[in-house]
Amino acid sequence: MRQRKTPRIRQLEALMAVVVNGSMTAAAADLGISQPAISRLLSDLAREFDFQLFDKRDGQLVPSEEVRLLEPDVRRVLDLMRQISDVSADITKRKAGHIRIACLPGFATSHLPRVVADFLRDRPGVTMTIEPDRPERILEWMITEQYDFGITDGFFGHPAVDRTEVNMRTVCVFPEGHDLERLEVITPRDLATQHLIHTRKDSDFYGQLVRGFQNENVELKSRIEVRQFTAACELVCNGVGISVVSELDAAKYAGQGLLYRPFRPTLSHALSLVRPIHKAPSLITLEFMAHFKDSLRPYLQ
Amino acid sequence: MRQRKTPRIRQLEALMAVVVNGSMTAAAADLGISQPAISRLLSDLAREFDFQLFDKRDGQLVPSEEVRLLEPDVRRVLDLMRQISDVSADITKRKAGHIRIACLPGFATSHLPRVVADFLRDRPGVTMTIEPDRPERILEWMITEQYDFGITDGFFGHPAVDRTEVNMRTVCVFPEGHDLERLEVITPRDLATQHLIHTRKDSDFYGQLVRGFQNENVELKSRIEVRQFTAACELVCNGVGISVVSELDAAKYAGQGLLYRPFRPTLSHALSLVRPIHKAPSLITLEFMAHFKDSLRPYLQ
DNA sequence: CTTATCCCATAACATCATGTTATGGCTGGC
DNA sequence: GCCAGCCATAACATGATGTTATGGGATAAG
Repeated sequence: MRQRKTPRIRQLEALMAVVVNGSMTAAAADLGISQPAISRLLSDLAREFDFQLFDKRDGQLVPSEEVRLLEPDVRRVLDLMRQISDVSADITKRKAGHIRIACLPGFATSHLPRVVADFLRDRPGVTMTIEPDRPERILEWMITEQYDFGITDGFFGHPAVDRTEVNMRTVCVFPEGHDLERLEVITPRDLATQHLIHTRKDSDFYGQLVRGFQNENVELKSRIEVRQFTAACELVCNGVGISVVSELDAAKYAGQGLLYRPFRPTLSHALSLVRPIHKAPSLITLEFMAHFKDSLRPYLQ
Repeated sequence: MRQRKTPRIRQLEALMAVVVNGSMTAAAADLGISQPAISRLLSDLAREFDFQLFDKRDGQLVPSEEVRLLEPDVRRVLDLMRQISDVSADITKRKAGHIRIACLPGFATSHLPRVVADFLRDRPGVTMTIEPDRPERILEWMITEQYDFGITDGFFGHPAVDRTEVNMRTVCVFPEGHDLERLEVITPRDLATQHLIHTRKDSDFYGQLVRGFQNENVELKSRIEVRQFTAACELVCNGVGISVVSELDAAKYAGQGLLYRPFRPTLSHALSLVRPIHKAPSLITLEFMAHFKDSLRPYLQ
């Protein structure tokens, strides 16, 4: 048996227009085409369906039983077609899509939420997945292409990962009311008597910090080792000690019992913005990445 | 702003074929068309959507983020189109539709269920509404076109109602073991001493019965007046009396404590098969009406 | 009864959508 | 470097869908 032809969308549109308008002439005006066009679309459809589409009653065309039976499905198809075209338009206007982000835990709770909220405000069709984890996992997710975009640090490259490094400004943070408050700029010498809260001793950033102290012949009095700048800030707030952290994190805690000043020598904290290199990013992902980089601008070195 | 064009079904089919097959060449084979046809359908679609549809990975075409976002809707549309064409095919094969039937209460419980069951057996897409009520209501429903088909009696026509009259054979019914069992044919004279159960005294059928008795100078000993033949049969089964009813009803009760014989003179019980005259019947309604008339054939006068 | 009006159907034609075949370019594996 | 496989493009045929012109049938008014 020969392939059964499915009706054409245009025929279904004409059908519904006549159902709604009760006459072919009105339906034609409704669709903005000529009356003979409707007439033929429907006579073709009736021939393909092989049953009558309308009955004539007092000069009105009323849908036949058969058409009434098909009507719900036809409406659904036309609705869905409109929806597809709406969503596709939203996609090109960067207002629809899904973005999967992997980031350091510190970002998930401090900077990122504000950036995301701002980004989503006028993009109602966009959805996101945000997954905070350790740098090694973030790297893995990029390689396996399970996420679209990653925010990490202490990362030195991988052939399957595209990386943009941004150097963040760092500052010295101390509790409100502390003596350091009177200084404009803080140097290792100013911290000679202070207990320091710092990142892991095997981290690049700690290495820079130590060298800065050594150059001025100041001993670095280590007190607490943490993994995240946000944790350091929390401890500083609670008066446990002093720390040097990214200004991004410091700014978040400023006014919550913590103050900060520039630190010299300049230490660079490198943040890596990564994504799978072999996977073409969606338009909306590209746009979010640009948006995110913009959000870092005030804190760049 | 110019009218946004909805994509064409063919483009969506091509899109899904490539998503499924991972290559345009395979998709073309799948759809039974040439590779350049697919190629152009998709390049057109990509231009209309204004974003990339596929990424190339190890020689495979994998759907872009954007396509993945649209995929569920596209699948639904294609499914619905297939369903519309399936249902329309079922309609022409008289295997889909809805029929609203109004009938006398007696029919709803005795003859009709078997006919309907038989009719629906190999028409899985067909649904029915069966509404039993008094003849006046059935007439009203036909006039207001709320039902497609009606089964009634004692009806003499109305300009808005198309009517086919069928004359049903009538028989005399009596309990098993009754003396009448020995007769081949029963006449009023045989019923001279019997109490009769009969329809309402203002009914045409009762009038015929009375005339039959008068012609043979036999007194008709009325015992119970009922509205329906089925009620008469029930009473006869319970030994309350004798009755003359349509063979259609008698046959239903035969073997349930009731027997029947032909009655002379012949009385005609007219059944009216009606439908709204101004409303074009659906194909499936026409087919059911034919089926129903067939079912009456064994009991026609 | 005749006429005017309205609505639909048909015909003839233009244009776009969708198929074909022919062909050439790119890429990865040998 | 060459071949095989796959996609893109060109040139063309045909079907789908629009147009205008026109005619026929029903209905209401004269």
